[in-house]
Amino acid sequence: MTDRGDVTRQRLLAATREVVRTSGYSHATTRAIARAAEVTEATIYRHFPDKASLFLAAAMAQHDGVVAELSALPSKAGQGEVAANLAAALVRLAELREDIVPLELAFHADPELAAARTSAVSAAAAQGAASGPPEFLTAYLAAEQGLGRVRADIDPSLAATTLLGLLLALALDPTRDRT
Amino acid sequence: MTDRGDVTRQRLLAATREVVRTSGYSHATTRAIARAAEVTEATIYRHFPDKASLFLAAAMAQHDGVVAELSALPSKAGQGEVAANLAAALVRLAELREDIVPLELAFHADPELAAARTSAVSAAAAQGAASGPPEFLTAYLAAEQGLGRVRADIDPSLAATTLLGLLLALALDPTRDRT
Amino acid sequence: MTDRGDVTRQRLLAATREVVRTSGYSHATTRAIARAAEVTEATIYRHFPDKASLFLAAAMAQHDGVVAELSALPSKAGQGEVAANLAAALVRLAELREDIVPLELAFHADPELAAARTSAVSAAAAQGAASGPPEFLTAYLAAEQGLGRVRADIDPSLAATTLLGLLLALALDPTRDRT
Amino acid sequence: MTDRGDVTRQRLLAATREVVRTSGYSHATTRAIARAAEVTEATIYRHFPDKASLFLAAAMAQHDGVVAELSALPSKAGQGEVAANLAAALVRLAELREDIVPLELAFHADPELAAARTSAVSAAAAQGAASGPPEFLTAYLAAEQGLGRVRADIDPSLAATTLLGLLLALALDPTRDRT
DNA sequence: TATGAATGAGCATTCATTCAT
DNA sequence: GATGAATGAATGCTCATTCAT
Repeated sequence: MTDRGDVTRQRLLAATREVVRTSGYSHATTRAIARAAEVTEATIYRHFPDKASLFLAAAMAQHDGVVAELSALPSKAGQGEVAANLAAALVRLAELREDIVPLELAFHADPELAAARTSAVSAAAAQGAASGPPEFLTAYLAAEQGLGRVRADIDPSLAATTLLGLLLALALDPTRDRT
Repeated sequence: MTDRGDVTRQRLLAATREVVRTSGYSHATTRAIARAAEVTEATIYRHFPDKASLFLAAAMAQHDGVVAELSALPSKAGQGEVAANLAAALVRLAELREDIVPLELAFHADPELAAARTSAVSAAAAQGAASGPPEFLTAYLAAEQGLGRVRADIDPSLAATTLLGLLLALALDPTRDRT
Repeated sequence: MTDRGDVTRQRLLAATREVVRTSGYSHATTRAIARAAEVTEATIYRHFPDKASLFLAAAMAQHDGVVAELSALPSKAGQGEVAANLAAALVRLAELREDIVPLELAFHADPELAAARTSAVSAAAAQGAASGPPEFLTAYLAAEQGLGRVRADIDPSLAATTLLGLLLALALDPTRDRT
Repeated sequence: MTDRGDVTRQRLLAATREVVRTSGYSHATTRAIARAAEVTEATIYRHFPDKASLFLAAAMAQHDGVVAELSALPSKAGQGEVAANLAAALVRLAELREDIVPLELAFHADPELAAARTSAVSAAAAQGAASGPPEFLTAYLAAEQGLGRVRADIDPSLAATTLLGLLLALALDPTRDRT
């Protein structure tokens, strides 16, 4: 991959996120994405074998960004206040969610995408860790619990899922939809 | 509407739910829905002006079922145990969700559907009620709070959203995806 | 199949033959065929599941025409002169060949077409006869041989193939190509 | 032409023949040919101005091989037995045909190729010889006829065409197709 | 000499929708 | 009330070809 090729690839990933976010998955055609990236459709297929792979790569890139943001969280256990740490993480997550959720939903609207992700995820899981927001949040809560700063009768994993679910519910609330 | 026409209409609604649930929104074409309902595509347009209206009607019908289930909840305040009442409601909701979520997501994948719903919802709101799960849950929690059976420092609306968000998070968890 | 539908189907078959004959298989796109039949491309797919099926049907129809011409040949054994009978049959065949050969070659240029034909032919063969020019010619020669009007030391099948091969060689001769 | 360039050119010609023979003309794309030759598509255009020229060159090379095999035939007149000489030539030709026929048919499937050949052939004819199998076979038969070893009432040219047509008919027989 | 990147035009196929019957 | 036929516009993807490096 030359420099030029790499730039184009990044542009395609960004264009995919942008089109899905602003127009919805049903309008996220290869045509629209190519136009947003200011390349021709054929260029997409020089960088990705098919549309599912493009979406998968775009979702992965997003995921990596979130992971980078959250991976520091568990090490903050014992510092500052628990509520403030959680709030900061969730606010940051909420900001990122605006980009993530539409892409995330695309995988639920299209079985082809879901299948591509499933096989990619299981391939990654076979090789190593593959941790996401729930895991980091769970780890942080468990660490704080060990320090006595979080109630002992709480299940860290369930609490993490609940917090993330709240975020999701807010993101999907149709009354605040901006089409 | 004659009997026959009404039956066909119900079959189309059921077929829409079924196709979306089993194949995802991207595969929920008019052709697939017509086939599932064992009619021709043209028949869809005798009952609904366009595809968005069909989906809207299917979602509304689902919604009505859920509302019927939940509308009794607020009146149960003071009876039995709070935790048991909530658990029963959420379990029932979780069962219905399996049918609802895919259809719900369709509205997030397609701006045309979202627009149709927005205008339908605002039209209904102008006329009167139009309450959904969050409202019933909030009403129930507020009632129990009034009876002193729920902690006073809880925001009933936020608590309701959190509970429903947890349900959503579980429904969307990709690790439990069955394609 | 209504009348109108049947007419369209015949028009598509004729258009397929025409386009292949005049423009070659590489230019015989669904676009070109639809245009020649004065319908839209989508109409093709209302009548045939895919392009290969359209070509198969077009070839079959041609084949049936040839068979109709030749099936009478074996019963002419003993009448008129052998050479005249053969000449008449071959001349008639040569005329038809102009339409058949280009379509025939399409099956050799495209493995998908070849596969479709192979399975169709084997399905037909399983059900009944499915005889073509070589068989009729062989039958005629064998009958004349039985009457002593054709030399006994000739293999009718090989002779039939030779005659048809001559026709093919003339049809494919590049020096008489008219693009 | 350096050594390296010449090797690449030969590889491209061989790859063209191979791809056409094994996958059919419709699959003989520049991409497939480049892959088979283990070069990139752009390399094709360093050696040939366009795809038609590549195919033309591949066909010519084949043709030259056949000519080399057959050019000795006329000089064998009077030696050995006529039937044996013909049989040997035809058997050899049949072996080569397996490579030639698919390429030959490509010219009939694509008017662009046919046009390129027509102009190349007429250019060659203007300069001098350009003889093929039919001519050599005709010359041989005529020579044997002159020696009294072939019946006088036979038209050597027609006989040659017939023999070659038989070969063609056998090569194209769909019942012996191996896709 | 050869390549990786890019492209414009085109491909087979499918979409939601309309209309005569 | 329902259908079979038809369509215009799009969809994901591939083609032969060009060009900077």
